[in-house]
Amino acid sequence: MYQTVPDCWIQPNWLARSSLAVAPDLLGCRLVRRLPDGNLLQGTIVETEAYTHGDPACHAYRRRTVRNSVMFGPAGFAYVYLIYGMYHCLNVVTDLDGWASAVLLRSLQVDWVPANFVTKPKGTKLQPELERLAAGPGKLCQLFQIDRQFTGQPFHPTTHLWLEPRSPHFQHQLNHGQIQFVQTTRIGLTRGIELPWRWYIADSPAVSKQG
DNA sequence: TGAAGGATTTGT
DNA sequence: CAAATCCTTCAC
Repeated sequence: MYQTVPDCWIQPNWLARSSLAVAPDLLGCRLVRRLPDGNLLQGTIVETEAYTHGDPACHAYRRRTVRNSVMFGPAGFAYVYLIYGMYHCLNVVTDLDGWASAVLLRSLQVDWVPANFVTKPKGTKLQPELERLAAGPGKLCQLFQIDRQFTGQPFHPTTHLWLEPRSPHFQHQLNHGQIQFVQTTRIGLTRGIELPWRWYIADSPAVSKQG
């Protein structure tokens, strides 16, 4: 794909809005990762969740701590946490400086991976596997090799992790009703379960469970 | 200093 | 439905 530098990437000011607005707006955008070996990995964002100030499910709900402090800062930075001692989850910090909020990237649709990147059993097709490769926040970080070291890093080509806007084709299809978004409740929570702050692209095979 | 629990995933 | 697994937070 890219041999050099991308033309365009999402800037902090675009993310400096309510996470409830940014979460659906990120659907259709692309997450791009330059791996340590130079390979480029990218996927279309198909599922997001918003977390914000006053939200009992938000990691920043109680107080500012060492772990959640990046969420209190300005938009455009990554917040990555370890969940259940074994998986990482990637968030995009949103909203204004001082207002703790973020968008969890739950699932990507990956269309392509570097050759020999995925070990697949003999006789199976790569395509169906690809669709589920980043279907879930833990799997997404596993595939993209993202861990807590990215916390506090800006989404920018120089950090080897960045966001790109929707393609004109995607926006056109969305405008014409050929792509639809679903808004519903978030997954896996014990608090704030009633808040409809999860969005996903209807009929996307890459959406995590319950899609 | 210790214990409880979690924005997950996978397999039984 | 339960296990894997470890970091964070809060209570004592």
